[in-house]
Amino acid sequence: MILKSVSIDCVIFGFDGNSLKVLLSKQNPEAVLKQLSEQEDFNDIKELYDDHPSFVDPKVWNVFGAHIPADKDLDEFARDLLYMATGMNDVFLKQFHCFGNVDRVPNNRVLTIGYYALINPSHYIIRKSIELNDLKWFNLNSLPKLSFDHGQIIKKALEHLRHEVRYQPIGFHLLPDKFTLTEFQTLYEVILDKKMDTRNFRKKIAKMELLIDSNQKQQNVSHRAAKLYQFDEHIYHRLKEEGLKFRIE
Amino acid sequence: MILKSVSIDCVIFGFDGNSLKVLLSKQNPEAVLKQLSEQEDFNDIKELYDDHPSFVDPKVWNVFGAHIPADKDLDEFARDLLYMATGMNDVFLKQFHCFGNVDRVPNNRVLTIGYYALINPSHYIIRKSIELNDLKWFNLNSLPKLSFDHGQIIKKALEHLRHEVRYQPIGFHLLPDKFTLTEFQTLYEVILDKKMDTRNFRKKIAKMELLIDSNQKQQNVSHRAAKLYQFDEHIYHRLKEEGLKFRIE
DNA sequence: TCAAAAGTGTTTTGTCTACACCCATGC
DNA sequence: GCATGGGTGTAGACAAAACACTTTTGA
Repeated sequence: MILKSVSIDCVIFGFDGNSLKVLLSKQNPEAVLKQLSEQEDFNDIKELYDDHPSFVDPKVWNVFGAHIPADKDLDEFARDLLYMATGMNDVFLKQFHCFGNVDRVPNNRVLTIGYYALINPSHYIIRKSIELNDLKWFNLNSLPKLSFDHGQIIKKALEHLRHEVRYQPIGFHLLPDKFTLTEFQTLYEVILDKKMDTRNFRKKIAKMELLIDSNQKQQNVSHRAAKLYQFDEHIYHRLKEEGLKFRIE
Repeated sequence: MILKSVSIDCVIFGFDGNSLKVLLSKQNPEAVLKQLSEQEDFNDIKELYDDHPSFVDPKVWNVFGAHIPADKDLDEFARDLLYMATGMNDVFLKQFHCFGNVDRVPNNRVLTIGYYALINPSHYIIRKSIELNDLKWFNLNSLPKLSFDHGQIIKKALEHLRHEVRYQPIGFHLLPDKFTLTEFQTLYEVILDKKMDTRNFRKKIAKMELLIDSNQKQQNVSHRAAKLYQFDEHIYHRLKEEGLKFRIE
């Protein structure tokens, strides 16, 4: 049993070192319908898919989403979705907004609860399941044709990310375990869309005492190798209790 | 037609000059059922009310909430709810979180989308409708017995308010049209639960150039009368375009 | 004239900004 | 030895924090 009038959409952000991307999918209508037809309430729910843009127009891409099973907690199901899409657990995932205009889905009344996830693409395992025809990272300034209000959902997710990243140290989730300060700065420059001063940025980070020096350096780079740092959850939690003043802007 | 599996709950905050309060209601089961029975899908929806705590236990209070009609936009219906509760339009209203654990409502799967509203109790007109047995402001540190997860909903609304109020000039919505700087400061002290220095606070506010001097003073106070200020939406919007740097903490 | 709250300035401390050069490494 | 990005310090401007007394008003 699923809830016909509520779905979850999960905007998956990734950072490849240069730009912020979003992971989108194309569904395979036959496979989706086949899978759904195994459910007892198939007759009830199939109408939800009749007019689905991505079943009608093969050019249309989607944010990962699905209707919520009646027996799944919201956050739990968002995690399941994310696992289906990326094969990853332990991902930063955050609910950001519920979209509920009457006309957001033609012919059906469906609210959708938006989550965004931050993942590091290098951890990411392609899990192109049978229900998906395609799965691809898109640059945020060159998005393809999208289903329903998925464009708005992505836009709003990005706004939330932009806000959140300034006050909470969540940017780390987009980076590899070990990263250089330049990568870290580039990430912030990309998300906040502004250039920052290297010296000032580093001073700020240093003062927070949020990173640990891994005592390693980059390998195989044709220039001076940069130190690799790690973000440590323990340090973060300790600082949080002491009233962490994290702010980058 | 209503959506059986989704409701809205609207946490209404008010400030009386001394403390932050929340407006709660007690429902009148007979009147609610009578009103519902006029709807075509009554048989479908009455089960939603069978075990409602406030129908079973007369001591239980509620955040204002209702199931969403199929033909109402989410934000629009949140406004309707607020109007039903307070008789006010033009109220600051913000969606903050969707609560969706399986067990949040016993025997039914109901998600609820949380909104919070900021109102100035002096504008507030009691509209104790027939469906309500009682309607009352409660102090946040002495809440009564509440339905379902309404305690958590209020707590989370308060967290969001606390965050929001620091970066956006929304505190004004809790004050009368004309207010003194002391009232303004007290409001922030109450919401953020910390004492602030009067001189520094006033300097900060003055620098923002967000308030206009109404050229009026308090009347009938047994001490030096304070100047009354106004918050002006126009100024706010102009400053916002210029990149308003509002921060109080 | 007293009580009660309004209103105001200065100093110190810390944070933010702007800015330019040397360092290490691979080719 | 050169190209490439890594890494560092200082001075000036600005904002935040700490702190105490005078003013106005009504009773």
